[in-house]
Amino acid sequence: MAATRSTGRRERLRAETTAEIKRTALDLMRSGGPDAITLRAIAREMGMTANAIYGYFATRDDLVTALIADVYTALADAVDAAWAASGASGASGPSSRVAPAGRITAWAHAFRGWALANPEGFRLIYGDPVPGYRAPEDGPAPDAARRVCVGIAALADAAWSSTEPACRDSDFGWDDFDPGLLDKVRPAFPELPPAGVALALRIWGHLHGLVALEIYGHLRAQTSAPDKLFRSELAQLVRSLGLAA
Amino acid sequence: MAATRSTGRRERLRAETTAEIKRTALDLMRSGGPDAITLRAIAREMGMTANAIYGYFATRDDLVTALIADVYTALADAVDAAWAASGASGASGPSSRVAPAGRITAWAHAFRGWALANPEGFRLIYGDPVPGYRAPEDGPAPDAARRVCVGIAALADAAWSSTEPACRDSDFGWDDFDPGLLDKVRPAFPELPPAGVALALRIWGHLHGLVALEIYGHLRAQTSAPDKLFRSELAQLVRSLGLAA
DNA sequence: TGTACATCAGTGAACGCGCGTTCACTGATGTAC
DNA sequence: TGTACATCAGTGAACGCGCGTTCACTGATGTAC
Repeated sequence: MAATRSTGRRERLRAETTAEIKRTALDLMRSGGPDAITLRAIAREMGMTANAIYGYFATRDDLVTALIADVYTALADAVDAAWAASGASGASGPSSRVAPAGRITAWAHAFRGWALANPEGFRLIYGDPVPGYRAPEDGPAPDAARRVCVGIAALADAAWSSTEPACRDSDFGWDDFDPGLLDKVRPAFPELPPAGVALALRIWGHLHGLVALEIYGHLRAQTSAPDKLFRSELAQLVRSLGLAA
Repeated sequence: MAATRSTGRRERLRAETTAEIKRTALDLMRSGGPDAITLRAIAREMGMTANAIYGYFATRDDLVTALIADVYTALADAVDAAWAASGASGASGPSSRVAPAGRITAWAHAFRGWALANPEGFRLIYGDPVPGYRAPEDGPAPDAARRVCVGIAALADAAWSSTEPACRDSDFGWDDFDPGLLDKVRPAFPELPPAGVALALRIWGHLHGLVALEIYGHLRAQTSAPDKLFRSELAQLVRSLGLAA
């Protein structure tokens, strides 16, 4: 008992320190940009020596990889939760019966909300890479990336049958998509045709673009009400798909 | 005569070296990201010593500022040229009679084309800043920024009277915009109401977002035909504004 | 319960590196008489 | 046209800095008998 409890404590302390290192790294990035993530700066901030971090991460790149995985997972959790909640509140039946406009809106607001609350995380995932960082071969967060990807496809899938006809014909074929994308999307939504996947990409492009603009401060220079703009864009998107709000 | 010609040569050499420094800096950024812009790397590439550059730029930040100004101007030139050409080819009368859908399409393709041809320039202007770079107080390229801004407003202004009614009512008021933005837009288009400026922002958000996604490689992982996606998005945008293509 | 040993988080000094920037200089190019 | 001087692009050595990473170590915490 005592032995296990003691071991547990060591492990707990270790986990806490690991978490603090990551938190400090993100804090530094928030105030100083991606190039502020240095082992020495993190250690300085935590009152340690730089090489103490080597007890937790073999290398600086390993730390960045862990950071990206964490952040990506948090994003996936946020948007998945919004999807689930929009399904629950809409109707009690299966998800395909829930009003797709509401799902898109909920997902979009969750995405934007997460990005605004974690701008450094957004930059870490979608912006310029950390200087000198080399991602491991299979990418740092394959599962979270898959979840976000499938989440967007789910929006398109839910909306597909209700969209107005003009949205449904596109010149996209299966071979216009990345095989990796199809590996993620097709098993989850076997009924969705190429034009449906193209629709997912359009929704994604729309939302990501708008949020990126805001996170990088290019909207702040132009409007003091970016949330109005976002709502307005979103309404137009839903409307252009022919979905009732 | 001989004297002036000689002086001219010195000046020409100087201008050429200045241009080569900038070109080399952009080349480095293209291959190594924003953090590859270092005086030593540029000098190395040019076969000079690093401090030779101090003969041309007082400081590294001055160089970056000049770089941004150049690049921004090139972008402004590209989209302004597309605007002018779309006006000339559309009809022979005043620009307000030219089909606005064509103008938006032309502008958008010019913007995307420039960005794809100069991805490092796009990142320099719209992406994460160069590590450690501090922009001068009034921004590095006020005039070019103004031109791009007015260009987008011109698209909205040209489209305004033809848009479908739903586009014309928005909850934006004059006080929702940045004063700097209004200073640029209002003198050029005194007739454009707040909802028209909001429309300009929507168009801008749409196009910028899509192009940023492509430049940063987030589209490449999903489709092998990003130009199809762009065309399709553009068609939907024009359609959602109620403009005939 | 007490003692001997193993584990392991963190230290402190050092390495080699690339950076921006300064300094005193050299040598070629252009200028004035 | 020839000579004395000014200009000025570029050199080479040096500065102080922060970085990632390595090394041999210390001292506290946990383990086994």
